[in-house]
Amino acid sequence: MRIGDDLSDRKKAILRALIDAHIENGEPVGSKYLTSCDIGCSSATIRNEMSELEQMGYLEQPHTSAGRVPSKAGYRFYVDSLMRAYSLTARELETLNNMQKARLSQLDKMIKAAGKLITSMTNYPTVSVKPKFKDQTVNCFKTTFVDSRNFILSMIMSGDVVRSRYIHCKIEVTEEVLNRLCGVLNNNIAHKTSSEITLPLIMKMENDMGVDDALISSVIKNVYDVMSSDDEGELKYEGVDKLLEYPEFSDLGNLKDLLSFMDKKEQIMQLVENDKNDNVSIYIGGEDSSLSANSSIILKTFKVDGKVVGAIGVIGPQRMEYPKVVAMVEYLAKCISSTLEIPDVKELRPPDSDT
Amino acid sequence: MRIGDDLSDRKKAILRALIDAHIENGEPVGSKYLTSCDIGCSSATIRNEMSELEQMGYLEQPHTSAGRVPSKAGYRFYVDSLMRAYSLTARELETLNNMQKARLSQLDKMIKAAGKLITSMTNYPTVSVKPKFKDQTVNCFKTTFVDSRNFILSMIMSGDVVRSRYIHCKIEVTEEVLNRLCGVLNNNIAHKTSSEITLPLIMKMENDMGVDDALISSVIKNVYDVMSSDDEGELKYEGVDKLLEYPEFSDLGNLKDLLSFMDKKEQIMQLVENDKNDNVSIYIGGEDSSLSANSSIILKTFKVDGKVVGAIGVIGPQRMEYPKVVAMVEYLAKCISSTLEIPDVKELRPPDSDT
DNA sequence: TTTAGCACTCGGATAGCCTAAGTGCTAAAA
DNA sequence: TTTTAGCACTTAGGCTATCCGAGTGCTAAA
Repeated sequence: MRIGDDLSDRKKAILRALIDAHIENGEPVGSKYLTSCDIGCSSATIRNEMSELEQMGYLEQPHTSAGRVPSKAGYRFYVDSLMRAYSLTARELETLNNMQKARLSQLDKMIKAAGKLITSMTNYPTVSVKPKFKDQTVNCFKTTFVDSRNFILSMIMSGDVVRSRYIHCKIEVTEEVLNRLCGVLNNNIAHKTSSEITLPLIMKMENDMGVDDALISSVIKNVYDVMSSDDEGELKYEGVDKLLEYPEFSDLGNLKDLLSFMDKKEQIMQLVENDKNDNVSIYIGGEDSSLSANSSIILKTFKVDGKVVGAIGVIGPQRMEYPKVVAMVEYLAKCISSTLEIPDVKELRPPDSDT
Repeated sequence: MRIGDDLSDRKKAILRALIDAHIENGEPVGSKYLTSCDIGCSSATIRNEMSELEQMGYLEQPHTSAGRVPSKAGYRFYVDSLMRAYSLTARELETLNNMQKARLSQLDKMIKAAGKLITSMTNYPTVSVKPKFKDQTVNCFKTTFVDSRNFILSMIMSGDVVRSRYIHCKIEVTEEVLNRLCGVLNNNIAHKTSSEITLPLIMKMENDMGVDDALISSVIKNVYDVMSSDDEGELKYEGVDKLLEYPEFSDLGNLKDLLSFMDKKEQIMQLVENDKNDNVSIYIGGEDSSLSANSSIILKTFKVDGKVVGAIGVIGPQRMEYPKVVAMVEYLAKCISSTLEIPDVKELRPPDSDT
């Protein structure tokens, strides 16, 4: 049985109205207020229903004579089945469409731009992510002769991402030597993950290179560097200061919890990498482990060939304006995704840089 | 006359002791406490001196019957001439030396590692920066043939940083065509800044390429992209949550000020880029415009060929443990700089990535 | 010139009181 | 059987009054 299936329509209406109201003003909601919400019954009835909803775990009472507040389960049910889709206003759409300007540029810039935009439009902080690529392989090596002491090693990774290194040699090299080097690399370690590059393999390559075996070690170091560039991906926040505008974070404890969580970049990266959802995901703090209670994250990942290559998201108090935020994130994500799908001149960028 | 020259030795001693004490516990310091600080006179005398120091602008009084607190000018004089050098303990040195492990890796990783380290050792947030490169030029173009529809364009920038793009062509290309393309690019736009690449120049290049003129436009787009990659540099914070451990930031107004400042990345980038100081710089909030009052920044930049290529810094309350933080930043900066100076295989990374 | 003593000031903590909001329960009404 | 009205009860938060301590400035003596 799905969560919330045990609720009567009236209970659902009450729950929805209550959560909407709580999101609006952040304070516990009482039965009296709810009578003005088209439920169609008196405060006493609503009290009874609320009391039951509390027993069922959808509501909580901060203290005896306060109104009710949604519990994690309440929020969960709300975002899963209760909330009404928010339809963007013409004005909002226009703003969002300016985003298209960034279309010309690369994924990470678009993600960044999207983050800024959402922050300014929703007043919640955003997070933009480009996750680390694990177990990358080099599909093809290319060398380019510069002069007798220098050459460029270009590595074509999966997804036609190119990573290059400018390599300065201690010995003199010729184009012929470089071509041999290139062949050796392609024959031995193309399509291999870093853990498959073993010492015997390296020895074999040095052997293959003959007198120029000294090249291998300095090249291998660079290859390894590029492959295992676990470069944490990029994770950026925009508008963290907005958090302070929400009363739940004037409690320094709560604030610290959330900031600490945000500081643990690996955790968020994991969240992103494990997000198999094709739609917008909503994480509610305290529901599952890591995320700090009192806060929620709305996240949309971008995938290329089924692999997560980035994400944008919104971090805010648990009483976020889910419908609106979801609508915006969805819209921008669609814009970004569409540019990902039709690469003419390929422009995917690796998560980090080269030399 | 330099700031602080008008102070007697006793005044200096009092000022130093007062600031040390204030940094320690964050509360206004009274005359009575200072008698225990080896000043060698009674609280009454100290009171008189403090009164004068206040008139001179080095101290402030939050209210009539509180102790004194250093003013901006007080802090400025303190960090400039008063504070005692902090000598790192053996234990601290050991921890810092672990840093050397990162030596193998690249600048940005070292910077990041240094940030983490300082945060954990000082309990202040750190900021790590790689500024944007402005007005980059491509010193040399290289093309690498992949197949009849694809090639790699490698651009060697100043500092032997290589940036590559995997380019997919709409027309078929041969190695010969690519070589011509390469020549055209090198003849016309090597060593030029993006603003020097004018439309007539592009027309000329298209002309030079003859029948393959279609290549130019798609290549130019990539070149422009790389050159003007104003990619904001990377600016990352570590341990922002630590701020909350300092009482000055339990005032939400102060906290918001600082967080807003931290959010305005351009401002900090400017600070970094304009930092001509070869030593550690100390910025005291409220002293000069941008930085939020109540906070200070300690910053050390890294330069290559006189150009700022990165920085690490510490952000904290104005009553920071300057001597200790300065010592640590200085030490780590030295470690990082030393690896910057002896590049064997060149490994400088561009501020961002390639395709 | 320094010190001791003393009256004065003011912020912060504590306690007590009151109010408003909201609840649960019971009994009447539909 | 379900809904409503009424009422007693609970409790957080705001308000005021009060007290205490820390620290000052001033004056007079050393």
